[in-house]
Amino acid sequence: MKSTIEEVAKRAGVSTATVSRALRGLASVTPETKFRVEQAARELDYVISPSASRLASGKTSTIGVIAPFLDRWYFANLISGIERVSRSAGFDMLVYSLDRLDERERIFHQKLVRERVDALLVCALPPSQDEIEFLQHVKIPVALIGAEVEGCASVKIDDVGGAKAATGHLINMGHRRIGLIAESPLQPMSFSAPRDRRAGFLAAHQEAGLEFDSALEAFGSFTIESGERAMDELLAKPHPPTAVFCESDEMAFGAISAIQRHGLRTPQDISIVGFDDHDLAKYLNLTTVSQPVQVMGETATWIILDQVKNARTEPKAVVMPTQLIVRGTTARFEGK
Amino acid sequence: MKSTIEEVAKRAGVSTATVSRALRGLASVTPETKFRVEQAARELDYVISPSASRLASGKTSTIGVIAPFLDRWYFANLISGIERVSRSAGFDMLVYSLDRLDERERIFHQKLVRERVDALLVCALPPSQDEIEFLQHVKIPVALIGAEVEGCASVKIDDVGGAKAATGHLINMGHRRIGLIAESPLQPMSFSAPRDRRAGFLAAHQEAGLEFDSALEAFGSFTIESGERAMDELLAKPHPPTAVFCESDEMAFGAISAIQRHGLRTPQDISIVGFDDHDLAKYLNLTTVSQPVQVMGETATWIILDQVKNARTEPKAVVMPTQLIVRGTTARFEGK
DNA sequence: TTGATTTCTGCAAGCGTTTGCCAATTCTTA
DNA sequence: TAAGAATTGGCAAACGCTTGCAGAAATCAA
Repeated sequence: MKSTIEEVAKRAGVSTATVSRALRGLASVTPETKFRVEQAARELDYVISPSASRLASGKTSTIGVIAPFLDRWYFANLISGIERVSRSAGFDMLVYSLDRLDERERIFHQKLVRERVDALLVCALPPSQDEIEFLQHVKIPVALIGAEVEGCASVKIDDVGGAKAATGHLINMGHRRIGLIAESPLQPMSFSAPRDRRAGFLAAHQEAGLEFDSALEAFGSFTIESGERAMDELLAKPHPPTAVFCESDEMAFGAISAIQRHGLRTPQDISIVGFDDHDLAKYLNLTTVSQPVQVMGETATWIILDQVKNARTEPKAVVMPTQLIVRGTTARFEGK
Repeated sequence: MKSTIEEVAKRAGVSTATVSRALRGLASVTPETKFRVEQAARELDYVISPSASRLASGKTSTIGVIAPFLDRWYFANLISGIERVSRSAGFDMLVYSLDRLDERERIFHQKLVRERVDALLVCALPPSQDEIEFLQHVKIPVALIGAEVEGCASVKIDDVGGAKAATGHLINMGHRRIGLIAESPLQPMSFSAPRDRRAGFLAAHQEAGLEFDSALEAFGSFTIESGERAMDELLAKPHPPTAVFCESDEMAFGAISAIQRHGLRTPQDISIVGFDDHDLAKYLNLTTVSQPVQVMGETATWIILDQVKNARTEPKAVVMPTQLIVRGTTARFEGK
């Protein structure tokens, strides 16, 4: 039932070495021989044993993906993109989710990654300097998505620019008291996006000669619920904002929900802009900043695969474009 | 740098066989010996080579997941649940996405799955009889999620019951002309949910002594866009429905969007009920039928893992509960 | 025609574990 | 105290492939 390379060799009348080479399309095998081998393999319904091949070659043809959540829109899209290209390149994709920090140590240092993958894609979690060094030490190339670290391949967007554009849009619409729903600074496993988006928000103010009233900042954790609570806070202020920039669409959804609950309307009473262009943003008519998430996953995979193949290519750091998408949750400020 | 079992054995002053047994916690190793081995392993920063171990043992400690999409809410949640328990059981999770049918053949029959995984979790894609047989033939246990097939482990919900409850709710609210947004029967890779949900919809009518006007059925493909188009169709009918049951929340979102675009309101003009309890359903105030997606993923994984370990346990077919969640998109029909 | 290349193929030594079988040791029991 | 039972641990044969090396065959140049 389960045939080995040896049986194929016997049937094709060649050695196992030749079978191995023929089946992998290596040069130095006569087309004729190759054909015989392929036929024998077909007849025996032969399928190579990856374990044996991995053991012998030291290559796993597997790419590992690490993400903090698997069920959130952003990560699911990333993974979808990664899977598409790794499959097309004949690589398997192993996925690990990292919620708690102790798991993190476990995955990086211990068995999980070592000897299991040829390359690692780390999503939205900048590894520490230690971790990077460790990975270089064990010679497994890493690419970061949504983060950037010296000496590491990475794919990210211009978060600062995106946030600046979004905030600028609000300012252009006449808003002066603009709120910010940002990731809680208490978040332990911080990645750069929140920091950068906040910086962009501030930069837009500065450029417009506006002072940001820090009372207008509320914190969430990139979820709908937290966005809703943050908006509640903002609405409870004595002098609430006329527009709010949310660091993610999910938080924006929550914010809109809170606004409605308070009997107010978007955008007539408060304008909202999000960030991400979540699948549903369009249907909720949310003004937001879009980023090509799936393409980022694909790109990162190409890059890392290239590094796996051509050992010594310089790690690229690519920055993908974002685009402000003006929809229905932002309006000109008509008040005084 | 990279140490082998042999070095550990030497350092601990035992044979490799003992190291292997000690590290895996097999009986027949003195606590004392075990301790020495563990210490040696620690000192050498030893990590086992999965390829070697797989080759020798014939077990991969890996579970394969096959899903048609990775970026949709349902599958992302399933995967999240699957990953959680497989990781906790020390299994790796390999994910494959299947868009086109030719890929499917490739994955089932060819190299992809064979020799790579100890078990397979197939999401929302009932394998054909051939495929099932093939998998039994190569002795890899399969569990289906969201589908059910004779002789195969499976985890699903009572789609018929859920749809019946949802439709019943509409009927109880006085609706008589109820529309249905269903999966297109042209869909090639059909799974049972659409069929069952449609059956439940019909059953509710029957039970209430209502005749379903087939003109009120429109088709989509479980996406927002398609739901929107389907609703457009329904609204264009000479005598449109006063309420609509959508086979998925995504289609319901699209439907609501279409309704709004037509200048109508939900639920005042048309009631909508969805199915799934998507993350955003709550925030869109959508009446829907909830299913425990992550838990289904977890459960299926436990089941399949159990089968991997205790070779001959009967494949279980479990049906999980659904729950009608009445929110704001359904209202009593006040017209005549 | 012949020696030098080049191309194709086979040999066999790994790759790093696991595990069946057996020997040695320790523990029981009478 | 001796014999049998139960524990521990080692030997060495797999597991199924890849690949460096070298020999054989084919091609080429002169």
